[in-house]
This record gives sequence, C-alpha cells and structure tokens, in this order.
Amino acid sequence: MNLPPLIRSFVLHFGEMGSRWGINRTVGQIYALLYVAPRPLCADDIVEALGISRSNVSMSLRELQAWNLVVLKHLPDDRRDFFTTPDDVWQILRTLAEERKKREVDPTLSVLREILMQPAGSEEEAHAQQRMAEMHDLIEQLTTWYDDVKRLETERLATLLSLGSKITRLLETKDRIVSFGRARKSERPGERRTGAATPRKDPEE
Amino acid sequence: MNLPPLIRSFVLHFGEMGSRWGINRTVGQIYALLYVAPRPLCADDIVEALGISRSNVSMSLRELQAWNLVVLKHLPDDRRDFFTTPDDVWQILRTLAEERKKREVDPTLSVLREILMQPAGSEEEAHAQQRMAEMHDLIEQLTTWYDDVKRLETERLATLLSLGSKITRLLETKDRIVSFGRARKSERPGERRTGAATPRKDPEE
DNA sequence: CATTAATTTCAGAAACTTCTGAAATCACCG
DNA sequence: CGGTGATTTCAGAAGTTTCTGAAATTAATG
Repeated sequence: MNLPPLIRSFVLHFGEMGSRWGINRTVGQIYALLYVAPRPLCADDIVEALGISRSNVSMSLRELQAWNLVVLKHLPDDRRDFFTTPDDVWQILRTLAEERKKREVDPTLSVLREILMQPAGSEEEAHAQQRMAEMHDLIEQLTTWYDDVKRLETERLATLLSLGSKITRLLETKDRIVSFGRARKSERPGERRTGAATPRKDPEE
Repeated sequence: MNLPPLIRSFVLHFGEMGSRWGINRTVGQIYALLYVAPRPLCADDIVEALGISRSNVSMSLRELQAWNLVVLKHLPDDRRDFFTTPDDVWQILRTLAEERKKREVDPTLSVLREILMQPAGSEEEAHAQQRMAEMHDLIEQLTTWYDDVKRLETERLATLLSLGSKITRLLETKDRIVSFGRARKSERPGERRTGAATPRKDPEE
C-alpha cells in the first residue's frame, strides 16, 4: 500500500469498519479511497494505491456498484472506467440507508408477516407470534417514519435533526393551542394498530 | 434443531441476518430463540433446541451479554443461569443503537478527529481532509440528534416517529407565527460549524 | 475479422471465523 | 477441604470468505 499517511489511516480504518458491517475489508478500503480522492480513479489506480490484485479490484468495484455507492465516469478518448463517490455526503447517507433497508429490513418484515399469517399449533407458538408481532410493528413504525423523512430535501432534514427532541416540547405547547395532536390520545404505543400482523388466535379471545 | 416450525423459521432467519451484520449465525439464532421463548432458557435448553455444542452456546451467550442484549435470571434453588431478552422491544432497540454507536460510530469519529488534527503534507491530503471533515460533521450531527432523542420516553418517541416529516410543515407555519426558527437563517447545512474538525490549511485561505 | 488492450470470471490457495470436545476452572455442599 | 456437577476455556478441526493468477471474454481499431 502506497499512500500518503493521512489517507492511509482513513482507508485502513474503513477497511476495519467494513468487516464489522458484513462488507468486506477490500470493498471498504476501495470506497474510502474513492471518497477522498481528488479525481475519479480507474481500476489500476486502485491496484497501485492499495497493493491488491487486479481481479480483487474488479470484483469489489462490482460490489460497490451493486450497492449504488459509486459513480461511473468516462474521460474522452479513454475507454477505461473511472469511479468516484457522490460529492454530497447526505446523498451517500441516503443511498446507504436505502440499500440496507432493501437488503435487511424488507426481507425481515416479509418473513415476519409470513410467519404471522400461519396458524399457531401450540401455546408456545402463539406466544412466539405475539412477540414477533411486537417486533413487526416496531419495524413497521420505523420504516414508515423513514419513508416519510427520506423525501425531505437536505436542508429540511438538517433542520429536523438540529431540533431533535426539542420538537416534543414544542408539541406539548401546541397540543393545547392548535388542534394538532388530537389523534394521539386513543393510540398508545405498544398496542397493535395494523390488522396485517395480528396472529390467528386473536379473534377467539 | 428441534423446534416448532414457526419458531424455527424465525430463528433461521435471524441466523442469516446475523451473519450479514457481522454478528455470527449462532449468536443470531440464540438471540431469536430467547426473544420468542415464553420463559427464560438455560444453556442446555438452547443446546437442545438448536442442536449445537454446549461450548458454542457458552461463548455465544457471553457475546450476547457483552452486547447487553440478554437479561440474566436465577430461579430459587437452581444455580444455573437462565436468560431472556427484555420484554420491551423499544428497550431492545435502544440497547442495540447504543452498542452499535459505541463500537462503530464513536471510534470512527475519533479516527476522523485525529486525522483532521494533523497537518496536510500535500494538495492531495488537503483535499482528503476536506472530505473527511464533511463526513465528520455529518456523523456528528447525526449523533447529536441521537443523543438528544434517545432520552425521550417511549411514548414521546413514538409520537415523534408517527409525525415524521409533518413536523417540517408544522415548522414552516410556526416560523411565521412564533419566534422559534430564528437561528436557522444563518446556518446553511453543508457548511462547517464546529471548529474541532477544521483542517489546518483553513486559516491561510 | 485479426490484433490488441482492458476487463471479468473462476478454480483453487490463503486467510479467517466458527464450532467442537476434552481439559481446566469454578462454586457449592457435605 | 475433597467431591460433584455445572460452566468456561482453548487448541485444533471444520467451514466459510476472501483473494489471486491464469484463462476467458469483451470491445475497440486498423
């Protein structure tokens, strides 16, 4: 590996972090390198910088493309592919969130739904379904929130973040002034709201 | 593996998911099992249910304890350890977030800060620092928001979630009525706010 | 349509992680 | 304080992932 020391530390750290996240080390390193590079890099630049095999670079770039994390550039009169990351860090965050949701959250939700459709064959299974329904509802709440918030432009999202929990304090006040928080009285968190995930046994009780 | 079919699917799915997250398959399965079990389980119950070795169970439980994801119970006149997960799914989510932050986000922030303190030795490094500063600031904004919001009781957090982006619409209106959004005019997202992460070269420009 | 250069694929080697059974440790009891 | 049974540790076996170099493929050019 042949890199200026600051960039080197960054790249190595992201390699480490990558492996904690199920992304592999090389993929993490390549991403980090592209992220800080002042111009798009081609595969051989990466081979050179990280000292890994050409084929490994090829496979890892493929992986990064599958995650939509890199942008492909072409220079005139050069048929090599050059790669960068998007300039906007918020955009990167959005992509990351979207991809992880697609790969991890959505399949989990659908497994949970499927299990919850089946009839429980025992007390034990009925209890398990109850627990899975709780998990299902939590995840559904979070993804609904996410789907809503992800559409915000960056500036608004940043505003929302910088307010944080202050918002609830604001809402406290509004509750009493504007007619805004009305629906919330009847709906305590933890209780089931959607019909979809209700286990079979419920009707009999 | 000797489990009712519904529970079996759930456990297997969490095993799979676990491996995507750098948590290992067995640990994921054990967690899933404890999560849906109607009562605390001891190590031998787990061996029996999942058909894995006693020592593997021991190590995996250790791992789960290190993540604060399981609760230890003792029955009177029985010196075995029994394990459960907390009843409240929101609590589980909080713990998960806290632990992941501790292991992944905090170290990344501190690596970034460290690198940003060092003087850039070249154009290339200076550019890299600029990029790292952007990443640093984004992460810092997110963790500040998280630190703020995590203190909310579950009920309020749920309210906040269920409002989602509606809040910004509410704020639009308030901006004009109450004197609440004043600070935001001068502070465009994307621009540097904290001094901490500013790369050395800035002062000269 | 042959040549050349870039890129991808893939089988197996290397590295790493997970899992096991045997041995060591621990903690309670008489 | 020795015996008993539960639990943990650990060295190495089994399994998995990552990485490489050689071969195959692709695509542009004369």
